[in-house]
Amino acid sequence: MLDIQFIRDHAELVAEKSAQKGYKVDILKLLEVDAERRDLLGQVDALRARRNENADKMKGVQGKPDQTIIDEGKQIKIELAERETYLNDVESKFGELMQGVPNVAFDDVPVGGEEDSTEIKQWGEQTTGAEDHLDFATKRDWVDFERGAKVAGAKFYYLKGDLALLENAITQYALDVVTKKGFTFMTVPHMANARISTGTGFAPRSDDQEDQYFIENEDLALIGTAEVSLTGYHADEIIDEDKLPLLYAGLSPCYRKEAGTYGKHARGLFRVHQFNKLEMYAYTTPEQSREMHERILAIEEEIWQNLGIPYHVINIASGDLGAPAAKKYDVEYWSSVDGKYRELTSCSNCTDFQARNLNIRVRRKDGKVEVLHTLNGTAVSLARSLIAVLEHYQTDDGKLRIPTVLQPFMGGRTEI
RNA sequence: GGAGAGAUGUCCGAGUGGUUUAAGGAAACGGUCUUGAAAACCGUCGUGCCGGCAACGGUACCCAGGGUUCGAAUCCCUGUCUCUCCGCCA
Repeated sequence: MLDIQFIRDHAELVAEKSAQKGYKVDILKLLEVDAERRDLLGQVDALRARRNENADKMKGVQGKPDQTIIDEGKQIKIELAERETYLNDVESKFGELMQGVPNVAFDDVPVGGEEDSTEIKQWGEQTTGAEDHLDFATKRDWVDFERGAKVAGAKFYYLKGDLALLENAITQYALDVVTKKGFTFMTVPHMANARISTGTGFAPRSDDQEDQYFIENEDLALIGTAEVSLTGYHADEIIDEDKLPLLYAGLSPCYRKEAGTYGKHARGLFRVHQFNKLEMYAYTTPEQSREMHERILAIEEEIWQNLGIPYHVINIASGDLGAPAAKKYDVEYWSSVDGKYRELTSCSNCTDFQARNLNIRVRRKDGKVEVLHTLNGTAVSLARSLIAVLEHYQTDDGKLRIPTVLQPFMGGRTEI
């Protein structure tokens, strides 16, 4: 969430920026509730001060206090209970309204919807004429969606044989790259509780636009990305400034219901309920985050260039950013089957939005404590990486060539 | 899953109803002393919220949420987590 002080000081800006993201936010209502909350807080504090005064009078005194103190205490207790109940209602209302305010997008984010995202870079050759990845892989018995459906339902699958080995090779390669860039490799919990999920920016259980799988009778959901586990990692912690930036790389399966997305491009491995992903994650000081965002993007580009996959980079428009991000880059690979770019990875600067939700702060050298910044970026999402390789490495004699950088992780084989 | 024990500040740790505004120690930071350092001594040393230009004042927080009481770190209930033992198990 945002800093309430920032909202008070920049009400119009927040209203405008929220609208540009497509969020309906009633800032006036929020400020009204905020004022009410502060007023009640003052009343409650005053009552508590009176109660404490009476308790102070008993210091060093044995036995029961005077009847007047008891009577006054009883009266304070009644008033306090009433005011506190009222305050609780107002606080939860306030919390709901705060929750509904998205992060403020940077000024260099294009305003508008999906079609307004701007291309900032192109790399590689826009080839055409490859065989569809699903047909290509199914013929070679590398993927089995039918049995996936039998066991778990539509959009679940088995990877088999050389393609499963190739997935492993891509993971190993990406791991090699990010660890050399200073990211600490981690495996993470595949489930997270509601506080961590919501704080990261994923809708709570009650929301009907649900993308999460929940565990019955537990306060747990399967993670949609390791970003959730990596954001929660430092929840409620204060990190010394000289330890930042902290760089982590989390490998995990990602579980997504993808409800309501069936109209979108969904063939084969492109949109599935479960896929593996290696996620980069950074905790930085507020002044480091913009540079770190560029750094994470550069690592993503390095991976795709070394894999020889043509791509472009887009600066995502405000309406497509989602609540937590202040700025987001997507890397889209060139599909030589569809003749267009398709989403492959993305990286976001969430500034202090997630960190404030989960109470993650930095202690400055001068002792001051403030909310830090978090960023995330995909190193590789495995299902989609496989599609990109399957489309770009088909040989004339029906084999799949192995990208050079992956060969060491495929036992030196050059094709499969 | 069953039984028992526990959870206090950056860390260790005292505290079973009212001189605790959380003792004491360690670490850290500043200073005195010293050629420099160590030691010693002195001082500073949690977080949030509200008010204030500020100094500062008020308030809350001793795992979390309820309860008892004029008054709760302390008593009661529930939950979470940790440890020990038992069971099960890759």
